Amino acid sequence: MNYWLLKSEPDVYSFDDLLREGEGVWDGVRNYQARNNLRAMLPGDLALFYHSNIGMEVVGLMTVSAAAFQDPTTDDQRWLAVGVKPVKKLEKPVPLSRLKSDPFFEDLTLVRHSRLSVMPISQAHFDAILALSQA
DNA sequence: GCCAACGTTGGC
DNA sequence: GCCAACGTTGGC
Repeated sequence: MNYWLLKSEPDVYSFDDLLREGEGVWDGVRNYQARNNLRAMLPGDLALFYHSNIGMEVVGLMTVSAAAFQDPTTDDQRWLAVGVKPVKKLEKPVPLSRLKSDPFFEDLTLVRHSRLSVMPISQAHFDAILALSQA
């Protein structure tokens, strides 16, 4: 079981959109590193949903429902998508500022490489963010 | 709105 | 293969 953090601009696709749909396709990724991370995802893996630009906070938890397949938004064979299902909205969103102010998260890819849209996250960081969301 | 960080492109 | 130019992302 691996843990991930996926970013989306909420005015393009928000966690509420995913809740409404019940299942979503995480597509449109056009970055090799992010693509490689998509390829490593397996059904059952858990992923945090982060709102970039607007909100700038971790807002939800989802599960990978389908392993990587050809990105349906392009014919270009280089790009992949995965299926995701919402698990729950976090009781309290966890802001990026909270993570940045805590040395425990200094190695978090979200903090270190803010532009990567699909990233792995350690179980320790994953658990800690969920704990913060319930505080 | 600005700008730093970063990835991609294309000329050489 | 290098690197300058350029475009995009995303935090501030």
